[in-house]
Amino acid sequence: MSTVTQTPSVGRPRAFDADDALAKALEVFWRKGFEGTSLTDLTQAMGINKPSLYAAFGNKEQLFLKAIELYEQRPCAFFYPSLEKETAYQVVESMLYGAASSLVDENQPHGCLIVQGALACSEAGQAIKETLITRRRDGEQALCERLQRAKDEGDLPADADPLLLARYIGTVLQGMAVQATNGICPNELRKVAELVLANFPKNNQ
Amino acid sequence: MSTVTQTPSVGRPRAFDADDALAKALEVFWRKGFEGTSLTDLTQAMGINKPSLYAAFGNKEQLFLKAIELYEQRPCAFFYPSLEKETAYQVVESMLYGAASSLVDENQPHGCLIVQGALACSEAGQAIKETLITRRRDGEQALCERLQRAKDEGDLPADADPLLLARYIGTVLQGMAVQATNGICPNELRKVAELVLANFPKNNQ
DNA sequence: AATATTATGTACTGATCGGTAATATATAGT
DNA sequence: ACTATATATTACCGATCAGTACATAATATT
Repeated sequence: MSTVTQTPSVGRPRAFDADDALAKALEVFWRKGFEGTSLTDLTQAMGINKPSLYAAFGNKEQLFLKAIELYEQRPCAFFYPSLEKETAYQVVESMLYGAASSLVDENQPHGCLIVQGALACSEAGQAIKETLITRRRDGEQALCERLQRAKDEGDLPADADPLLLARYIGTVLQGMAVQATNGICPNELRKVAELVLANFPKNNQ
Repeated sequence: MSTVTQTPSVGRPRAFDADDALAKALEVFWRKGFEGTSLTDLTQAMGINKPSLYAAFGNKEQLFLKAIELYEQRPCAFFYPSLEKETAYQVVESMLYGAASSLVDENQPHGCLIVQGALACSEAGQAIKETLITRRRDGEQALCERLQRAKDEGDLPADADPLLLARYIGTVLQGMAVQATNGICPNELRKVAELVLANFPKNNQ
């Protein structure tokens, strides 16, 4: 499940761990964005040379796609797991606090790869840019559906607007990602999350 | 006041309008970001060739700095003029509605140059990236001071936290800028602004 | 008309970009 | 040992990057 490419039993064995290499590539893309990252940056961080990279991952664009896949499924990703919480409030709470800690975590690049990976770029990056836009929309869509379910279950007020709420929370999370690149300190970001949460409907009234 | 460079009376006169050319450069940087914009992009949009660009504006980085200066001072910029409103609520209302219309204005690139100009980039773009971070912080700082004044004047509740409120509104505005690049439609963005505004303290209680 | 000054257009620079051809090397199966 | 297969290393590709040298052209001054 975690292997990036299946290693055949025949031929010279690969001298590097493809998952480790992908994790290194993710970190560079995260810091520098798709277009700001060069193949030299990648091969140096991954500890391999270009032909190995191309054999294992296709090209720069496909490597980036695999990196965002890893990004969204890595253990400390907070967005989608938050959807599993019991109540709408807890879902949003988990997302906001997850963002407040993850986006400024000192053990990883600040900010969000999905936001800063390719926000504005040249023609060469348009496909990646649109992929990231889709990922952002997908996240909001998933949150919207979760909030709709909460509304159906009486967990949100009857006059709540799940689509609007999801867009609002999505907007706040994306804004928090920008704040993280601004270098905001963790407790300041946390306070923003608390303020947002204070205005979010908690009980079913 | 509007001239970019003073044209001397001696020598061959410039064959282009420097302010017009800067406006064109701004539009390209806005769409593609600092690093996503090439000199070819710039010279084509500006209708001049490279030596003219370098003579008039220095280099790509200095041209970008002049572009963000123009960006923040152009007639339809909404942030700083909003600070002049009478009450804290009106200030924030003007900012949110200004963002909701300006960020998705069809007559200009979507989103915000200060946010998407260089959110993540290579080493070569670090100076620009930090310049933009400073601009974002300056904006929040100015809003904070305006809200503090409002609090002092009794225009905001006595327990209001101007710094936190400014950071929150800044976060929302930056998130709205990302939403704009996502291609959100204007009335959807407007509804997000209305929701934020509905939770902002309106009267002095 | 001659000169000084500045702008223009063309052609170029070295460096870096993403990507690959060619070759050597390491394994599995026979 | 031999073959097939797949990887690693080196060196390279054309294209593009930001920036500039150089010669020409247009103006003001004298």
